Amino acid sequence: MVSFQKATKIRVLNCTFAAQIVKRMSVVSNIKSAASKAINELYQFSINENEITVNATKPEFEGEYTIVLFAFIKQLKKSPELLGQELGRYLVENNKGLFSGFNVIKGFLNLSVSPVYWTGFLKNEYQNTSFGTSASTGRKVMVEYSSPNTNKPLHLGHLRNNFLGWSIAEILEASGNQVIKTCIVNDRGIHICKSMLAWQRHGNGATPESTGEKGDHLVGEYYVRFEEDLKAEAAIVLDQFLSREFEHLSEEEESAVMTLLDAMDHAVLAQNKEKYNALKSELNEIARSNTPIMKEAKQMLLKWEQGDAEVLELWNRMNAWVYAGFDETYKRIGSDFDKIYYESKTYLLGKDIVEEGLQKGILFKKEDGSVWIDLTAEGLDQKLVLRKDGTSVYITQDLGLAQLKYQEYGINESIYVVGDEQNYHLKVLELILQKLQFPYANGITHLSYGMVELPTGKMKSREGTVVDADDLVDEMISIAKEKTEELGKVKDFEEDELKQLHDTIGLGALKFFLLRVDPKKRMVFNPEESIDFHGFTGPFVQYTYARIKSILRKQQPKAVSYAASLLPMEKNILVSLEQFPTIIQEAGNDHDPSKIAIFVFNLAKSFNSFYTEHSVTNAETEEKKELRLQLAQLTSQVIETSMRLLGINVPQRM
RNA sequence: GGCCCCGUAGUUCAAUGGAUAGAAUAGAAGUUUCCUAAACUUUAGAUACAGGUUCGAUUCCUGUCGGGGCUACCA
Repeated sequence: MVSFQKATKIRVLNCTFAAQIVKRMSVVSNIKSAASKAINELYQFSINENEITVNATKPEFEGEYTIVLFAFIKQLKKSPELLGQELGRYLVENNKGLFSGFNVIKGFLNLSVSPVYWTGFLKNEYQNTSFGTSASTGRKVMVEYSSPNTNKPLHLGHLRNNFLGWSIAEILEASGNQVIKTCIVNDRGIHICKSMLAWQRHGNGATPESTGEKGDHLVGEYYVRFEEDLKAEAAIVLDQFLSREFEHLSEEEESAVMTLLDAMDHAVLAQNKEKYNALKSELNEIARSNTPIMKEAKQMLLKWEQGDAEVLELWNRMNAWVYAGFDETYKRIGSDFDKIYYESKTYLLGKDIVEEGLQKGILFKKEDGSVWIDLTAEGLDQKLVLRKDGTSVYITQDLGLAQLKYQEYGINESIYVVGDEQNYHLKVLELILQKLQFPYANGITHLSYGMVELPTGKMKSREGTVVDADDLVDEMISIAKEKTEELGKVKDFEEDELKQLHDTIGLGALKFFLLRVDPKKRMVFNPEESIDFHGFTGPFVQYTYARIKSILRKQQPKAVSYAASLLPMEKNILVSLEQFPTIIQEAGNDHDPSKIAIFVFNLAKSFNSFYTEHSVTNAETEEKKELRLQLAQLTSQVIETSMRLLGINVPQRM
């Protein structure tokens, strides 16, 4: 129940909020509200504003926005043509400042927005450096992204994650949220023990200093080295299995191996090669976990958990190398965090939540003591949340961390930027928290993104087809350098200016490429084509910005008045610019930076077409010049803000 | 086997159930005494297939075919 006092408070809040909206309402909302009012007054028919479809008018027709009439013709018992005429006439007559004309084609009412409206908008906003962004709403959002493992360097997939996470955090902040950027560093576990073990075996005391190698790369090399050793040892064990020699196998495993071997014999007799290979790879998995090296790695993990001084010392040392490497990469690509969680400190969390779940009867204990949740009613399976020995699994820690985040920050929303291969896992996390009725459960959102693939298919570390993040960034920057030198437009730049420009362009190209696609979708990264600086790319937008800046260095708007008359190309740009605040809101709501990338590209394209055709500084009249200077200024501002929201810098010259 | 996602120009991507499905790139043809040609202009080219719902379907539903992911007492 909402108390009276609370209800009143909410109403007051709504009023002031509404007042702000009216003040800065978009053209589209204005049109919807005017249309709803008109239909009400013309036909005494009440229609909700958000039931009215307003689209951008197709370029071949007169007007900027179009009301789709089909939806109401039944209820209003009018032909589309008649309804369009009546509604159009009424709208134009009763909203003089908004509409200047209309036409009806089939069921579409095309509306021309008055030039005065557009120029009024421009005059209001061209000096507004925060145009598009919203005032704080007091809402708190946490964005978890990046979350690396400390056993190997970052690769292309991590880049998509980092760029997405950083960008969505910026976008949410621009749309009025208080944002906390975070990551969970997976700094413990079997993966890092593998690197440690291989280093002990083969490292000969190698360090980043002694080898001159970046720390994360050095550690990654030993991870690969471990895999090589493991593969060799697994082959031997597998051969033993195939000749039916089983040493050191538990009874359970031995019988599993026997069963597999029998099944394989059957597959051979049946000449079913596919089945045989599947069984063999299953057998190989058992072989892998029974290699001496794997056993040693598991032993090391146990020692780590027991706090063995020697293991901890090595663990600290190698992790420190990795962090130094990561810091360098993060600094370069512009990732940062307000709060870093370490798995080594949080991996024991969540057990009390499991206990609470048991008491509430949400979770249940099996005979062997393991704890589960039954999600079959939700279309999922039964899911383990605590091992029979009482130790945590992945989801246990995540339950604990989710709670910790809420306790520490009191967040309204908690976004996880995690690849779509973990959709199931995140769904389970959300469901468990919901079933436990934790107050933060509904604020859990998974920003699920698709894998980055190569033209040759999926990246596979075992096959060495992984694109390393540092290498890729290096390559992008060096191509930016080559291209810049080739064009020779900035020969007067100082060395550090040049370096900065190459970084701006190279990273701009890379970030834009990875952010211009809907995050949910898988994407293909073609190393050759992606390095294009033409067309739908970061450098294209940066170049437009640099050229506008070049104009503004010659002349600045002087705030003199001008008549409200617009060329089609001028109007196109204004129509785009006016949509910017709406685009930011949409990108924030949908957790989708690609909306910004598409928008800013289209804006840049409109401006390029415009100023190829019309001169700004040599405009036909002084009035035109002022209008165009203001237009140029606001366009450059919106490009700059858009690119900032994508994590991309813009150069004054290039 | 079960669950989930995806099939759009040669290629990489767009399109709150709305008009003749948009871009970019590759292809063809052009533009520079004029604010940066990393630009601009013109041109050709696509909804996997079969049904259904609808005034209207790339979008929603069903099936077929094709691709991917998840389905660990791993993280």
